[in-house]
Amino acid sequence: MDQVEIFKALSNKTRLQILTWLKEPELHFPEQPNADFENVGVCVGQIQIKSGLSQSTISEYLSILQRADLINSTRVGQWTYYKRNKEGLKKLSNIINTEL
Amino acid sequence: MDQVEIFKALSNKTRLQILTWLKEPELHFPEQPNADFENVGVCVGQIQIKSGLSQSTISEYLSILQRADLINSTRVGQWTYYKRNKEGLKKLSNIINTEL
DNA sequence: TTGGTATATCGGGAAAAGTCGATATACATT
DNA sequence: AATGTATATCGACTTTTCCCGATATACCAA
Repeated sequence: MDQVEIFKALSNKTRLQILTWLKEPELHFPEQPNADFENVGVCVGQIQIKSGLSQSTISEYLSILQRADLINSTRVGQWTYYKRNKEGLKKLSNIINTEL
Repeated sequence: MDQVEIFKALSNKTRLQILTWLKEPELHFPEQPNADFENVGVCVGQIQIKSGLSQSTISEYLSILQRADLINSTRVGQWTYYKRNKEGLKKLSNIINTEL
């Protein structure tokens, strides 16, 4: 993954917020039936509601974050759950500490 | 400084390169008469030559990086020297480690 | 298999960023 | 004062990003 693409993914207010929400889902989202925040994350619909932006926009934003390895997804039935990608975030912090 | 603006500053190939160049100036720029890399950094002209982009573009890019607190400048005579801002970079790595 | 719900993809209009050449400003030298 | 050099700012054009509504796809339930 290109470094520029990682920073592009982060250079949008809503996408940054999504990442902060996903860091502590229980603080930002209602309980989910049949899906554990820790295991699978938060479903698109909840993120969309919280963001106030359209469904299509949020779906795209999530895939931008995923392409940047900042989050990853799990499909369960008709739902897609997204959660933080710890490794990707660690890698990013490493880039900043060692290359910039 | 807004977090989004920091990431925007970094979401451009040339600006990222400038930061990596400024991390080890002696590896990327010729010796400068009357100006120490460690003290003041590298002058705009040298950065511009190395980048291959126009003078006006590089001047703007440097001010974008400066507004994001990623570099800072020192004027000496007719030259402006830019160098890395260690504190700003540390703060950024901190944001990633604690907020995202 | 029909209809309902969740998410993804597509097409487009508006706003922002990338990048340039021209010009302005600041400083140094004669 | 006049000229030369380094950098900053301006105006314009092109490309990219933002964000939407409409549509497609995937899955589920009756």
